[in-house]
Amino acid sequence: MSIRIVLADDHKMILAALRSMLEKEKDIAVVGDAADGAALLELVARTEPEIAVVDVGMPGMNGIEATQRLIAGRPGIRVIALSAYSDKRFVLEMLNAGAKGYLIKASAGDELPRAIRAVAQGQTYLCPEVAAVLVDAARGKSMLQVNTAAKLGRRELEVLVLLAEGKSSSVIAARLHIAPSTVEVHRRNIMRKLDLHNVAELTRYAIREGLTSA
Amino acid sequence: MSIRIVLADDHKMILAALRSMLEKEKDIAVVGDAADGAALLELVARTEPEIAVVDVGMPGMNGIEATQRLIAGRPGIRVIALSAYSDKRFVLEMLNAGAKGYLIKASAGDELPRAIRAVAQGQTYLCPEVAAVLVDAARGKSMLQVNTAAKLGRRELEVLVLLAEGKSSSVIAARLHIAPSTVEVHRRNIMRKLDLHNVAELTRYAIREGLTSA
DNA sequence: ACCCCACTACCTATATCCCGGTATTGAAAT
DNA sequence: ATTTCAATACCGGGATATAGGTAGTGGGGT
Repeated sequence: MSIRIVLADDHKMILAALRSMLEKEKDIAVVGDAADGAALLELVARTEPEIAVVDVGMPGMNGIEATQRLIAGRPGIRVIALSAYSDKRFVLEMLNAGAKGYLIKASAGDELPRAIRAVAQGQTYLCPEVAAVLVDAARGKSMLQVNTAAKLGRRELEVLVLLAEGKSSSVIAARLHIAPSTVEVHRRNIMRKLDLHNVAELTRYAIREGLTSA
Repeated sequence: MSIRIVLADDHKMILAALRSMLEKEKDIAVVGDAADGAALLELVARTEPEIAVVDVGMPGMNGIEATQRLIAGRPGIRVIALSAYSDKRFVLEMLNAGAKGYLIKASAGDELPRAIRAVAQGQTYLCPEVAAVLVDAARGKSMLQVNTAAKLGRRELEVLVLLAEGKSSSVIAARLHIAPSTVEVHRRNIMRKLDLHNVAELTRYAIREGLTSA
């Protein structure tokens, strides 16, 4: 039941070091390594790993392009980015390319195994420096929803979110421990206040306001 | 050399639970707690802690406003946000308010001490769920999946987009010059192929795939 | 040549949505 | 003190969505 991973980095010594470090972890199996993007694609096609640990700054096909192609060709695979620095553009592009984790090489030694386990479980793992970069990038991307909280009550907000998630009135009623008819009243009030007329518009509104993600 | 922290949460039981959990950590000293934002400000002024662990959803002055005031009045203090859910708006606003860490209450038990130590060292600590939210928020609108086109026919794609825009079957039928019953067949086939079961999920799918904007 | 599938169209049936009303309670605002 | 409104709950009814079946036509691929 070990996690099958592959490594990609243009520095052979780093590959060797990573491999020896990860071989101490019983639940992680390194099934191959590659020195550039093209070799990585071939390696992944052959070994079918769950996770690829990819250096961002490789010559030839870099980590970003390699990640895009990797995920396009094998949507199930999860990519952890490894980089020398937490450069903002690299971070954003790698994460947009679909990387689920991002570590810098200065991270503590036990962060890579921890990141691998977290990502294998479907979580997102960012090292502190990268988290700080993201926080910085997200600065100013809030503030848009004040009209929602102003117009809707707390309960109505809850109902709105659940409706936008595709739950039916009866399911929502069970979840909130209230009668289905009450859920429908909330729904109607929400629609009246926001001038929406069906679940699709309601869902789009919730996503637009950041109440739920797509 | 222990880290002096204060806790703020409107649920007394949670305060007690957090306190007893943190008192097991020798390098962390809980020097006070508060049940709302106003009490937190007074407490911080009196005890001068290094870190404040603040619940986002408190009555009266909520965690966001409390954090803003806290940092405005005492720039050295570091705030770790604690919240029931990883709601996108709360995350963005708390981090914009200056929080250095963000945990949800469903996090593993050892995450809070780890977050406290990381933040005490000037790092940023986000739990995986919040990291995922940030990644989502930072994602530019560049990606346009092709897997949709692979699974759906041309006509089905048109119907999907119109459904996601909130049009009813009959309206779509008129728009596409086909019978309403045909639209419904397309709708069912779309749902079957994509494993979706209502317009809300269908709308989210369309937005996620970039077929329409929120 | 054959089969698969997208597209077209219709029928039936149940569930859910959407809209209209009414009413009580408690909290907040004026 | 009065008003306003969120939150709770119910009734009725027409519209729509959801889910199943059948069936003909035309295009593309083995």
